[in-house]
Amino acid sequence: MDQFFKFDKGTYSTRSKHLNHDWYLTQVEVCSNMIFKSARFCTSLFERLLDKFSRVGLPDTIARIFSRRPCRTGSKSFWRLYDNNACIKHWFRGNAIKQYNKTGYYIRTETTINNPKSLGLKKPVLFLQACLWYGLGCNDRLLDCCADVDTSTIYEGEADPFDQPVLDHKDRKVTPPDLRKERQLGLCEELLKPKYTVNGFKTAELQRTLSGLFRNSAQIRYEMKKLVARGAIKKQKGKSFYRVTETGWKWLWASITSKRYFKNPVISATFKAGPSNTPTQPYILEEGLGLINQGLSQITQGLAVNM
DNA sequence: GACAGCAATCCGGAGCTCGC
DNA sequence: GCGAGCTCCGGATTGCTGTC
Repeated sequence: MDQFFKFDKGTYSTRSKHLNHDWYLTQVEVCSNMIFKSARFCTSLFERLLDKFSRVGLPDTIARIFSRRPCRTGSKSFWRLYDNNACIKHWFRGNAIKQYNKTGYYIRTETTINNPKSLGLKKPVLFLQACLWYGLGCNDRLLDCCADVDTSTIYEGEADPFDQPVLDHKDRKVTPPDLRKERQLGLCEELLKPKYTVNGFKTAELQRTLSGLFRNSAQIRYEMKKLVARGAIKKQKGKSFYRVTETGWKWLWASITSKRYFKNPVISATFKAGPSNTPTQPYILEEGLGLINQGLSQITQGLAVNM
């Protein structure tokens, strides 16, 4: 046990050598995240889930989510607001499962285990992994239940102009920006720099800064045209200066943040050894997941031996 | 003179056909 | 069934012209 936890006060241990520490789980939280490319779709879907599946908290249903027998007491549901986002939470025998819209870009489903005994689990810390699998099972069952949504009915607004071709003022088709391309991503990141907010920018200025990505100003104009056609950039009348519009700021921030932290997940960004290869080499992620599980098993086994 | 706009052209990928 | 070759379409580039 000492190899994992130590209680020291200066150089002296506060624990008598005749005593042992036993470790127990007070609360275990297991969450599953569904990440969305579009904040609008994510929000609309979550609103539909709140509306359609508010009765999940009924005793019989919630018992099925937790894979236990129905219990007439201890089942209740709450709706709350966190940072103006709704959160629905269902209680079952002192345990809970909640679902909320996190940052507008992902829906988090989270099982909280406070009373493991009622779920056939135990409190000693060596049951940590069992709690993990149990929590994942609860999350999956709730998500399976919520999967019964016709997504075509959710997105009732007009199509996102940044995702498909639009027509310019002469009815010519302008292709959508594609931030998977290094050149377009570089341009968008450059446009977000504060130095352009005061006086705007010229293509020549961008060409000097982005000389590694663009060979000439025509290439920059071509990419800027995609943003101009969508109202993300506006040209100042009679001048060769452009400015990023409010719409443009919102889209640029959302898209670049989404690409950095969601489309290229943090786990692949952390391990620098070829993050760009991971999409074509899924075995690397699987190996990583295997190592995590292996480590978790070793910790719980070690705890069991030393307890 | 510098820059933006526009049309022509180039290029590459997807889909289809045909022969082996 | 598979691969080579052809066609088409849409995105990207280039070069000329107009405007400030």
